Formats: sequence, C-alpha cells, structure tokens
Amino acid sequence: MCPIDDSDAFEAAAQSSLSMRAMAARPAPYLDGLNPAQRQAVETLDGPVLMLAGAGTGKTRALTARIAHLLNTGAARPNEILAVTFTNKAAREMKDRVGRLMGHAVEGMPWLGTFHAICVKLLRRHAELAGLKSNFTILDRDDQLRLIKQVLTAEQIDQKKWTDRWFAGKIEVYKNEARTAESVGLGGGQTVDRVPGAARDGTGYQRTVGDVYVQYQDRLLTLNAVDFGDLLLHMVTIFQTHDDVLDQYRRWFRYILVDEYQDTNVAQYLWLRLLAGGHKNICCVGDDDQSIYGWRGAEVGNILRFEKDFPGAQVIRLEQNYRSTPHILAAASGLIAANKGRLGKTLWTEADEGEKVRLIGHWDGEEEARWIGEEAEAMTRGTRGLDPLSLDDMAILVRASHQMRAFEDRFLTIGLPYRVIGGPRFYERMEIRDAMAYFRLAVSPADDLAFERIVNTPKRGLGDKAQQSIQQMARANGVSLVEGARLLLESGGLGGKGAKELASLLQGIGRWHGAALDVRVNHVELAETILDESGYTAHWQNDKTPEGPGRLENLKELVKALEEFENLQGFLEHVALIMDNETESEGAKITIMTLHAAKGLEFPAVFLPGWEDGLFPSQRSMDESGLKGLEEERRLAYVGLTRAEELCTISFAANRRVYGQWQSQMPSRFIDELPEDHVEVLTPPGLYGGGAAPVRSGIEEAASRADVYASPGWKRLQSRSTQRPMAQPRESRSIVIDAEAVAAYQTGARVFHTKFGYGTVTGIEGDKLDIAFDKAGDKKVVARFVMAADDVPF
DNA sequence: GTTCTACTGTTTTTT
DNA sequence: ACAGTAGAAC
Repeated sequence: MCPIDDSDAFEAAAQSSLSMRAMAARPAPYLDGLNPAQRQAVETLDGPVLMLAGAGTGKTRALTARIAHLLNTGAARPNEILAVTFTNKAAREMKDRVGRLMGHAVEGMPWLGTFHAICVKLLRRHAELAGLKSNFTILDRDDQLRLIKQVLTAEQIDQKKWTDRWFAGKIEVYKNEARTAESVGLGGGQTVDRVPGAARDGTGYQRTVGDVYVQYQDRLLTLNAVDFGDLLLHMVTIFQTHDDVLDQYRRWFRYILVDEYQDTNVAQYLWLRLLAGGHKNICCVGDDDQSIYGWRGAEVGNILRFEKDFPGAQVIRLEQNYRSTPHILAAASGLIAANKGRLGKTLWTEADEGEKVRLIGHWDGEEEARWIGEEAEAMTRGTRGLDPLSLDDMAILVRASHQMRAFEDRFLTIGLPYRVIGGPRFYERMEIRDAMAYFRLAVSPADDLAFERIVNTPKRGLGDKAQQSIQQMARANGVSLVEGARLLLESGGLGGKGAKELASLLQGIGRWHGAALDVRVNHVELAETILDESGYTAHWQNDKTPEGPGRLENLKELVKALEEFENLQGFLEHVALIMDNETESEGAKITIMTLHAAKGLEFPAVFLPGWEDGLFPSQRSMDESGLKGLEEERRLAYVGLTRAEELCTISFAANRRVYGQWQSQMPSRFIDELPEDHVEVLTPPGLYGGGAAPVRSGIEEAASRADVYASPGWKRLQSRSTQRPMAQPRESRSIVIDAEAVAAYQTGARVFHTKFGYGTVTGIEGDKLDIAFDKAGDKKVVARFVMAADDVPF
C-alpha cells in the first residue's frame, strides 16, 4: 500500500549541510563527562563502527549520546535514524534517555524500536509483496501451535513421536536462519513418520519438516497472518527481491544503530546488512563475552566477523567499568579468559578495592537457601563494616527457574519479602488470552483462531463433535468459522443445548462487532460488556479454585489497561508486540531471577547459588552443544559476576534434589577457574571440618572443607561414624570413584543416611548406590554419604 | 461432555 | 517432584 514518501528524505538530504552548519554552534552537554573511548564512539558518526562495550562500561550512555549527537549536529533528523534493540524495555529506556539528553521529548524517532516492532511497520506498508494484506494479524506461540497441529493432523503425522512443539522449534530455527519455506521446500529437511495406516499417496508413507513448513506458511497466508519469525523473514525476502524498496529505505535510514549486536540471528544480520549496504553508516554495539542466546539462534559469529563484513570498520572498545569493584572485575575477567576466540577486552576501574568475591559451600539446597536468607537479612542490618543495604539492592541469580522455588519456600517461611522476575507474563495468562480472543472476534469476526479458543469457553456444550461440524461447514463453503457456524445452525445440523448457546454466541459476536465499529461506543465499556455477555466473567466468579479471584483481578486490570488506547484495535496491536506488564507493589524486596533475565541489570549485592557441575554449567547445554555450549555457560557465569557492584557471593551445595531424586553434586568447574587472589572462602566462625584433611589444591577444596564438611549435616554424619572414613574430600574435577566406599556395600545391604534414615541397597552404579529408604523412598546416593546400618552408634 | 488417571518431559525466552 | 496433557472412563 502506501509507499514511503520519498520527497521528505531528499529534502532532508539537501538541507543537511545547511542545518548542520546552523546547528554546529549548539552546545553539546551530552558530551560532558564521557571518557575518551565513549567520546570517540559518540563522535565517529560516519562509516561502520563496532562499539565493543564491556559490562558496566556505560554503553547505553554512549549509544544515547550518539543519537543526541546525530540530531544535534544535524547529521540526521529523528526520522532518519534507525535504532534497533531486542526488547521493548531497552527501546523504551533509550527513548527516555535520548529525550532527557536533548532536553525535550523526542517526538519523531519513529524508527527506534525492537527488530520486530520496526518490521511490523515496514511490513504493513509492503504487505502485498509478501502476499498479505496490510491488516495482517500477528500470531503468538499458542496460535502458532494450534495452526501447526492442524497441519499435522491433516497430514496424518504421528504426533506422539513428533509433537507440534518440535515442529514449531524446527520452523523457528529455519526462520532464524532466514530460510524460507520455498528454500527448504516440499520434501526438504528431516523425515518424519505418519501414523500407521495413513493413506499412501504419491509421496508414500512419510513426510518431512519441509512439507509441514510449506503447509504452515500456506495456512498463514490464507489467514492473513504472520508469526514472529515471519516479521523479519518477510522483510528480508522483500529487500532481497525488490531493489526499489530496498533503495528507498537505504536512503531513508541514513544512520543505523544496533544494540546487543552479539544477540542477532542470521535473519536479523541479513536485514541489517541489506539496509546498511549503501552508506554503511552502521554502528553496532555489543559484547561478545555476553552472548548468551545461542540457543535461540543468536550468532556470536556476527559480532566476531564485523570487521570482515564491513571493511574499514572502526572498532572502539569501552573498557572502563563504572559498576563493580576491582576484585569482582578481576574474578570475572579471570573466568572469561578461559574462552577461546574472543575479541578481547581488558576491563578496568578506578573504584576502591572492596570485598573479594565470596565463596561458600553448603550441605544441600535447603541449607543454601537458608544461609542466603539469613545473609540477606544480615546485610539489611549492615555487616562487616558495610553500610546496611536495602533488599531492593540484592538479587539472587539462578541458572534455571526451578531453582527459584527453594528460595521462595524459604523466604515465605521466614517472611522475607521477595520478587520473582520472569515466569508467565500478564498477557500470557489464560484468562487474559481468553479475554483477548473475545476482543479479537469483536474487531474481526473472521479471526478463526480466536473463535476456536473461546467457542467453548466458558462451557457451552460445544465439544469436539460440534466444533468439527463447524469446521466442516466453514471449509465446505470457504468461509470463516463464525460464518460456518451460522450456516450450520441454519441447516439445522446442530441440536439441543449446544445449538441454543451457539446461536447466542453468534448473536453476541455480531452485536460486539457492530459496537466495535461504532465510534460512539466507548471501547472500555464495550470490553466489559463483552466479558459479561459472553459469560466469561461469570465463569471465573463461579470458579472455586484458589486462582479464581486472582484471575478476576487480572481481568479488571486488563480492562483498565484499555483506557490508555483509542480503541480495541489499537490495544490489540500493542499487545501483540509488547506482551509485558509490570505492576510493582511497594516495599523493599530481594529479587530472584534467572541469569538470562539479569543481563543488563546491576545490583549492589548479588548471590549466585547452585554453582555445581551439571546444574551450572548445565549438563544439557554441554551434551547438546559441547565446547560451544560450555563457553556459552561460562559467558553466563561472566554475566552473573559482572552484575554485582559491591558484593558477590557464589555458593554451591553438595547434595541437591534433581527431578525428585537426591543427587550428590560436584562444585562447578567455573569455581576452579576463578583467580584465587580475588576470592575469599567463607568459614563460619569456630567451625573447621575433620581436622587434617589431605591437601588439595584450589579454592574449591577450601570451600568444601570449610563449609560442606563443617555444616550441621556433615557434622552429624561424622559424629555418628567413628571409624568409616567418609570425610576424605574427593579429588576436584575428575570423577573419582571411591572404590573403597562402594566396595563396602552390596545389593541388599542395610545402610543409614543422615538425611533419609535407614534403607536397603538395591543397586550399584559407579560410585553411587541406589537405595530404597524406608521412609524417604528410592534415591541415588554417593556411597561415601552412607554408612552400614550396623555402624550407626545408637 | 466432563472428570479422572496415566503418562511425559522437565535450561535459558524475546518478540 | 511436579505440572501439563492426552486418552479413557464415566
């Protein structure tokens, strides 16, 4: 539809030298206080620039100052700058900060946003080049899965072996790699089986991922819909096949800025390279050491290759760190040095020495949670001569979200306020998505996916069979499901309760649609009406599960959120892309979140629990991606360490419950990689484990001796066994099977464990015993941790 | 059509 | 351990 208005762009180009001169005299307060590297990054406006910005080096400051500089010198007008981020949060922050730097709100930076938000804008203008209409809908993951499921069912693919999620993953990977359905093609990609007895046709019994991909895209086009990956992929395809369109934007976007460049995938990379191909005024900001999204398609290679991609590129390193103490920086730098193929940076700081990184071992996960809770409380009162900290200043950063639970449990029992970042977001909650589906139907009754979602929610007596009839009728007549349902009712193909309910639902949809089109109708009231008339509000009012009231509360919030928008359409558009919501209640709280979620944040005090091999680095990551995976895990550890400003505490547990099974844990190999001089091993006062333990090297050994073996659990174990030598610390790293300990037991032997009590050995595997405990059930336990039942001294 | 049971897969997650 | 879900039983 409407192509970009070129005249503006030309006019701007013609004026730029004039305005540049006029503006040259303007003061540039945004340059004050920048260090030389930052200043260089701000002032090197033309040509390709790679800003290698280490953690806490003032990257955002430089980036925003650069935008201010572009505007202030007249090099570009607000609408001629393309500035891309990955998250809405980052985009919002950048907008705010540029506004503050310029001393006024920046009205016209229409092209500052996420890759996806910008691509939506572009794709709406050129939808027809992708076979879409400009009012296409953006599907979220749920819709996507439903669509894939339809394809799989139609293709009679064995969904027990190959789930919809699996295909969604494969298709996502293709899209991340900028591979279109046509390029993969029918018969391309991995082969999958169909259900036994599936009709044999020209292509035989089997299908491929390519087949599914092609059909999925087909359905998307029919629905006039795109998924997130399509937003980028369609634009890349359009740019590649329509020189005129590409040229237009190359002229239009005179300067390009990219945040978090190390996180770009192939599609994003191609998109950028196409757009920057003319003038090459592209400034990419990133840190190869903080690349932690390889698993979702990010290519560290993009940033490593920058100088090759853009010959003559200036590489500017921001290395002065304004966040952390020297000990923390040194520990982080020492750790990341173990990675190969880095661009390399040397972070330094003017800050005072401060505390060393602290390391402590615990007997098990619960004890770790208990200790951190107590430590956090102690820190609010002020410990070790440090000023008291607020709970808001503390964060617990975990590798995997299931680790959060131990902390939540503990904090709930001691009444320590906490906040969890992550988890299901507001707009992903069931009730919100249901309500949104009703709104979507009011806006466009032909939205089949929305109809499918709510046709029987609340229950209307329209089960699988009724829904199938509707589908059939719709397909036979080539109409939408709503229309199909109407035809079905007319033909009398549905009876009883279901028919009555369906008729009333259809009437409702018709009425709501009319109201949505009527500008005189207030959309907030309409939303309330829809939820009431559809029976959806009543559905949750009658719900007697504990979640009921909360869900009603969320619905109220949703309706309130509508007030900020002109109409329902505007709201739906916003939500499709934004999907975040932060309602923060008052009071200081300690933050619990994943390491991934913590990227870009900073806290005076950081706890890093669960540094155990297999958990962190994650076994799965290493199994699936080998050395690459391990290096990404190490970068994750680096990200964790560099979040801390003053105090960083690493901990590990000797025992942890994994998928309901107790397991003995090895301290993380990353602990051994920390430079010893910058780490302090915490020893609880007055405690010292089993006397003269044989000397091992490394801080890990000290930590385990000082704490694991001095912990209540361990001491209990020791005090109960006078003769069996189980306090011998194991060799670090290499897994040493304690032959002596294992040999002491046979299947059927009665044993005792301090945590689980008495049990019987049911199997032996390496240095671990399968034990059926009388009370605690089946566990796998390292042999050293149990003793023969006969030896129990009571 | 709804409810219960048995089975499965469990890292990280934005848009 | 545990949550989410597919399929059977009601």
